[in-house]
Amino acid sequence: MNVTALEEYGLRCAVQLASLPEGKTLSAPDIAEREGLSIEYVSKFMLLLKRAELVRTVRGIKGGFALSRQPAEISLKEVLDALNGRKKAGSEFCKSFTGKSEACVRFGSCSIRPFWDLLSGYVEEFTSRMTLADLIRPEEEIRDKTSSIASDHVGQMRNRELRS
Amino acid sequence: MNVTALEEYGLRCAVQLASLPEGKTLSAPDIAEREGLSIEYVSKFMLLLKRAELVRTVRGIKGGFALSRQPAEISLKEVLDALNGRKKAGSEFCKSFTGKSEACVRFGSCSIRPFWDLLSGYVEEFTSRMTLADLIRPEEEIRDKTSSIASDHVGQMRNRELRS
DNA sequence: TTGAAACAATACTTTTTTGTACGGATTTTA
DNA sequence: TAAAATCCGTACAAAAAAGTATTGTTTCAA
Repeated sequence: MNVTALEEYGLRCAVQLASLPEGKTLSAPDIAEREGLSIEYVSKFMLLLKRAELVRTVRGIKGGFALSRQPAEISLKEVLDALNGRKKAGSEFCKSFTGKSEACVRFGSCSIRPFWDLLSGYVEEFTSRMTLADLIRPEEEIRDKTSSIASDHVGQMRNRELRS
Repeated sequence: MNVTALEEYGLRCAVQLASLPEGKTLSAPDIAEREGLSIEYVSKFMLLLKRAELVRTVRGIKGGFALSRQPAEISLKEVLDALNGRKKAGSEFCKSFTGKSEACVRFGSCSIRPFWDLLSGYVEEFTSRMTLADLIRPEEEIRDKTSSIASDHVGQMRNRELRS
């Protein structure tokens, strides 16, 4: 379980836009300069973010990129999904199975699937509730928010237990 | 953030061994058969698990693999780490930076690093406290344990807040 | 003692990911 | 209107991951 390059660098570029004054844009060369990446590589991320409609663009000289919504209205999950192109996480593996068998071997009782599901469920919730606005605040301020997310997650799991 | 093939399939093979009666071994062909994977591929996983000393082997005809410890004494983190060969997670990215800059551009205030750190911290805790024994129990029984892990995690984060 | 079945290890092929290059379209500005 | 700077898009190259093949070593059992 690891972070892809697209996720890492794409998110950084998005954060650059988030820290921009309202109405301003930032060009690919500018972003590349600030993040120490190549212009071409940055352009690749931005195209993905644009296609996901998270970013708007201004063409021509003096053009550039800006977020299409307020930083606080864009979850990190949206950004990461845009960059990842919908990746198989957790139990999605069961479908994209590489083995010879027609489907996953474990039908009745599979405890690996729910394990990945629970883990990726937490990750999804975490990234859904964190926004770009959270990432342009000083480091210390993040902990409060993450703490409350984890706390809620426990509550939800307890509810699920009761229902089942 | 996604699960690698080695993690997924390697873990499945480990679970096969975990569900084995004490003292028994399972051969690579057997495991391959049960999981619908090629024998060669299974051998690759098992070699990694053996090198991490999570698995002991018996050579020769009638040989095979078995866990070197009790399933309850082997955390999923150990298994996943053995399969992953120590992967850069979260803020490790700062070191293995691909950009032109000598180091990560963000020195003073970086809120992306602590974001990944918090997320991967939870993942680590989750996988550290789940064991192979947990994965050979029926699906439903897992929730109790995961719930308490998440609960503890919140507690730890709150403590960290207090200390800082 | 010899053959079969298993682990051990490495090398190889294929696929995916990562990162670059380049030609075309758009808009500003001189 | 023409040059310059930008976005747009695809094609390409390099590296890593995924998966296969092969050869060697060990052990059991006939």
